[in-house]
Amino acid sequence: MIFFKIFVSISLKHSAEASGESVCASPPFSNGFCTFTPITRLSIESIKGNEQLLDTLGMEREVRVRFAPSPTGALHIGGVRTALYNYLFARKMGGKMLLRIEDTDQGRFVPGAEEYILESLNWLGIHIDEGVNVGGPHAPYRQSERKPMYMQYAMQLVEQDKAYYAFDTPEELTEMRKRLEAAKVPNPQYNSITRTQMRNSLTLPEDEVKALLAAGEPYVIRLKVPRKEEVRINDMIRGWVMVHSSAIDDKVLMKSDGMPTYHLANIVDDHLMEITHVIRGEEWLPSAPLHVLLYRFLGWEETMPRFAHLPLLLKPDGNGKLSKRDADAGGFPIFPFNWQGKDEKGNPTFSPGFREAGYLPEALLNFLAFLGWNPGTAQELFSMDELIQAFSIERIGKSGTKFDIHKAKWFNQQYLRAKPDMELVQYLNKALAQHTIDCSAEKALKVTSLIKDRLTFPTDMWAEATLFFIRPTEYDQAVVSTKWTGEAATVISAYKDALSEMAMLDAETAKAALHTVTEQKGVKLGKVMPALRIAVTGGTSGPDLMQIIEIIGKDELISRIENALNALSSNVTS
RNA sequence: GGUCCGUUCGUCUAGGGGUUAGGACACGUCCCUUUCACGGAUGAAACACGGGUUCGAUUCCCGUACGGACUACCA
Repeated sequence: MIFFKIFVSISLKHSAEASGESVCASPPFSNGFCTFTPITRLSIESIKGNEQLLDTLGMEREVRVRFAPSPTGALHIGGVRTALYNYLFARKMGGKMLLRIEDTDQGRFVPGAEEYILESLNWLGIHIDEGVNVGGPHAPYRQSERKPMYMQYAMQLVEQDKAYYAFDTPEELTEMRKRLEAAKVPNPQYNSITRTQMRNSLTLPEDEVKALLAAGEPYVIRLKVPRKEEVRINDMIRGWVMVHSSAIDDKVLMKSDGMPTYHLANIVDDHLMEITHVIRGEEWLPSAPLHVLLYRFLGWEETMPRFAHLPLLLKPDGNGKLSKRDADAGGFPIFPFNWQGKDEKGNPTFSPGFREAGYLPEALLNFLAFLGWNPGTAQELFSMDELIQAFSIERIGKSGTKFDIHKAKWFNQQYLRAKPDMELVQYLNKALAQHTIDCSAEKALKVTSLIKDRLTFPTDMWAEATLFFIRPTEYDQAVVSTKWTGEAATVISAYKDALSEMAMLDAETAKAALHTVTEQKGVKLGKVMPALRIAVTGGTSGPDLMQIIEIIGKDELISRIENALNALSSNVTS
């Protein structure tokens, strides 16, 4: 129990500021100070089961996290969420957020993708402390520009017999896989067994290897994964995950084009950039043990970052990872803003974005934060600052999350409505300008406050406001046929006459006048109101009719009534 | 197929050995509004299954089922 209290006090100190205090793995714990004990394999073993303590040890260093996308196209919404969680964690812990571009696959590089990523993060208010756009002590932050750095680490592994050269051609590799499949080998892969039958520096005589290298024969460098070893990783979200090394294949570390693969580049860069926490998608969990092995072989296990593998974003219905296809089918965006891409055949494609669809960045952010995380309280609306305050990796869920656009819309509506009228009116002014309609600032503001509760997107504004600015030319037939009675027409006609004699017309006087007319004619108000709404707006829904009348004014009202009387005279039902 | 991960209302989730299993979105009904929307109230709606441990399991353990990810010289 004492143990836990100690942990709590330490973690509070650390979240408040970088206290500079060190923490050791074992009691006695004297007056809040002791020297840092490096985490060795042995100490990890002895600590196993006590994640809290490991967390404490991890806090020795300033928290540094990174978002490391590949510039292969528009930034997927799942990637945005990963970036968000990294950012929230960094800010919460008073640490740094880095942006690294993982462009080691030249074949999949897409021009403009990096700019897209940058603009997306910028739009959402996810600020980078170090990275391609802002620079920093570990520049460059683009892996293609770091190319010369990786080979030495691969060579270090080769020299220490942790990795080896492989000269197999793609054809030889497929043949090997076919052979293994035919032989019904349960786990066909390039591994500790099969490597003995392939063309590599483990099977070939040393002279021949040297000759091949000297001749410039293409080769890759593969990791020499141990045959029998239990590799374990303590994931911050999933706890201990153990994988037997026989399930891991001899992954390619350096490709024949001289570029590192993700696995090598990632570990080298995370180490060099002093990353303390790797927060990434669950699709990386299967290769996490491989990464642990790499840290160990490179001699970096003591400063290995902590891992947190995020649950995946799933299709709204059915099963599987959320894809662009699902978004298209569901009629919602999946990218932050519009993207002009190309399909496999090189034909131009268009993908709609949340921004253009009218989603507010703060609403999208709030929605995304709740996809897999929750604060454990009833509060749902969070500003970025509040998210930072409330965020913790412990409260991230384990299971995949279906993407429900309804909830995103709800968040948008909440944020839109919370905006002051003065700000919202800008959307209306824009629409008015587009339709070349002159309107006083006062009227625009009145209209805005009247319709703001009816909006989900700023683009709804014009649809809701049209009736204030454009006279109806068509009338909802379904309602006309039932509500536009001769009786109603008579009353409305009389109402028009009464109106023309009035000097002042506001919601109250308009209503009083209508009451007077209906009483004179002996007709109930309910018989007239629907018809009057049709005459004034052409439809059946909208804000309070008397408020509408006040805004459009007497002259416009009379014109509209006259138009309706003329247009609908032949439609009178009895 | 193999490895790993997961499973509470339709969806996002809270909770956790004894609860009327809570909230939000969506949906239904009612109220407000002589309309619609907003708002308010209310309803329907969930612990995947089978064993075990236990006085008691949705909660812990083991299986099964189902779902997902991974299984490239992609990341």
